[in-house]
Amino acid sequence: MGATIKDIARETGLGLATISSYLNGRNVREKNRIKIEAAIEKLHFEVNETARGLKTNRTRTIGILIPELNNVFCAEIISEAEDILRQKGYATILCDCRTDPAREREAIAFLLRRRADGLMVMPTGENGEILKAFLRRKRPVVVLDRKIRGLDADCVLVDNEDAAKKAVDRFRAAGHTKIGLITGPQDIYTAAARRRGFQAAMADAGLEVSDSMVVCGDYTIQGGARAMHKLREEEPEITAVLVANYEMTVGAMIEINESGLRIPQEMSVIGFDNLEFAKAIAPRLSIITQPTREIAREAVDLLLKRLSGDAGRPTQTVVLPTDYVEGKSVGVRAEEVRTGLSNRKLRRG
Amino acid sequence: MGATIKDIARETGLGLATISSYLNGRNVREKNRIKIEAAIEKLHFEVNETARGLKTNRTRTIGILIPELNNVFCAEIISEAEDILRQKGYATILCDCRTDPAREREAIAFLLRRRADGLMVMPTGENGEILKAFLRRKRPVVVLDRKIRGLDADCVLVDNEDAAKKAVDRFRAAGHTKIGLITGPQDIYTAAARRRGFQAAMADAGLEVSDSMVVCGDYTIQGGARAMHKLREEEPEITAVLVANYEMTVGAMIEINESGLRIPQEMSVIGFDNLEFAKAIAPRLSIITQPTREIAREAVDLLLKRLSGDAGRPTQTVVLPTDYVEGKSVGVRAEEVRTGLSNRKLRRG
DNA sequence: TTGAAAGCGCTAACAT
DNA sequence: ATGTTAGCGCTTTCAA
Repeated sequence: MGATIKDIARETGLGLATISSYLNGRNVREKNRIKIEAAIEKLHFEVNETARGLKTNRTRTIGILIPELNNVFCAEIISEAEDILRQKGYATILCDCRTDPAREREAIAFLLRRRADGLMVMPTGENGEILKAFLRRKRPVVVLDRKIRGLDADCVLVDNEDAAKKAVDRFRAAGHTKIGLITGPQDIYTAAARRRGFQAAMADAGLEVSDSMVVCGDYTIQGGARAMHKLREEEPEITAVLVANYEMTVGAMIEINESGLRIPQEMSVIGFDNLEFAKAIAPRLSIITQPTREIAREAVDLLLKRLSGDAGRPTQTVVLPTDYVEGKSVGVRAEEVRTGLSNRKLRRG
Repeated sequence: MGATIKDIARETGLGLATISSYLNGRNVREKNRIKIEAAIEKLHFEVNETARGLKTNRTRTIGILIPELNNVFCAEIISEAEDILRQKGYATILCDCRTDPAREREAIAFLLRRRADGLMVMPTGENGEILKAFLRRKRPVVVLDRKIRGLDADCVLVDNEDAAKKAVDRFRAAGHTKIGLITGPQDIYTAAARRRGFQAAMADAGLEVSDSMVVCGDYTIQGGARAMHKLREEEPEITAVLVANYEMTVGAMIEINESGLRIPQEMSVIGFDNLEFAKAIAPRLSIITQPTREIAREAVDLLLKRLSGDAGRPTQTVVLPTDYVEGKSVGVRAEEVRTGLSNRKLRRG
């Protein structure tokens, strides 16, 4: 087996406390430091973080619990969060619950047994009860991209209402009045918020939104394709559509392409999240992007702050702005052109 | 703090060994079992895996070390591996080294301090020295999607040569003779293997491959766009191109769209990896897909087998097949049509 | 099957 | 600054 601090103590003739002091960055006499470092080198010593964790009751481990790793929005956040965490000495235990509340519950118990110091979570639903188990044990929780009523935890969100409004405003400026929305399940905070923002913006503009102009998909590719199909069937008058996450944007594009519909001549589209994807499409897709790196940074920051003392501070919610990135997927509707935004003639959708 | 087995022992009047036996699924008298379960419930007891890990010298933790989480191929493998591992009681510590050998080295040390039982790794380069630190400590390593000379570890690969050959054969069947390849850095096993397969298939077909018909990108989106640009500049005669990973496929598509080149009339394309992306593009992209879920399953399987005893068994390499999925991005070259594969007339590229 | 006791590798008093 | 000692929560002999 590997060497322990006892071996280092014996090798150097020093006491355990000295070795421990050295390992924890406290002051050690210069000549002892040299001896210790030589012994560590010689014996290939490596701190046993497990033993340390048992003693200190802090594992320097953070659980990240998400609904789906194969979701670029999640993956980008995790990638950034893990990077920062590891630099600070924290390990990231990943738990992908596949949008399954049962697995989510099991993962929480799993992380609790592992004594994860804290949790970053993008919950599957609105039920915060499962997460309270963490809070009860005085372990901080940061909720990503959701807000859960009755759960006293820090949150990091984007301004979803505003994101939807930006899209609606862009469509309106191009003369669209029959605008559809494909959003996610209404028990997911972001999906509901984007719907609210959409409806508010439409109302502000004096535009009507019938029930069938809003379709709730399931945030998957297949769901996006189905939603697009349904929207076109029930509301053939629609000339523009906002799709409220990346996976459904891909699905909607598949459906649009398969039905032979031309963008932007017959349908204007604003998608979500993945800039690179948007650029790879022809014509280039206009999209709403979310600041995934900032979300991760804020979340890690909140978590580490709680971990380093100020656990009593009231919980806070950080709201970050989204961006609209112009592509070529929003066409001007000839009948209502007022500005010179585009000069292409459009066929009635 | 939380309850310990001592608390359970006191509460039930039983000894520690009995509680431990219960927790580890060994036989306990029925009435004691009931008492123990009641006490666990009452005191909200949860096994402390940290203590267990210290005692048993097995943390039930697997490190997954990858070059980039924002790479769908990696993300899909991790997602599946993590799922299986957690079901078996193993935690997954994720380390994304951002294709940086220094971070990769640091991550290995990190996982060693954490006493990860095993490692699944997609190395950045060909140097296996870093990984040997793991092997020296008798901890199993499974190398994903790479083969590293001089490293005695299990591997899971796909048949990259054959993948390239499939693409070349498909292009040839459509009459293409000037075929380009955009592959990755040559110190990455898969990239080199795809190149070899490409060149072998071209040679078999009696087709010439000049140096500038093969461009080595860096497996990123930007790199794919640059590579496509370079290819077109240096080899304007090319009528077909194989792009050997997903990110570069996206990049190549961006470049193609920006240059106004039409697919498949002016350029035939076969991409890699992401089926959903391929379907969302118009015209739908033909691609080579890799069996990410099987890769993950094989890798986990190899790792767990080593962990459960048969550590002495010679290392093995599992090679999985790829698939070619037909889209509409391969056009027939009129001049050389021999079969009736397509009936579209094509303009000379 | 169960109980008592030792000890995994480390940190943190406390004493020097 | 350093040495001594106890103990974190668990598993695992060894006896009974």
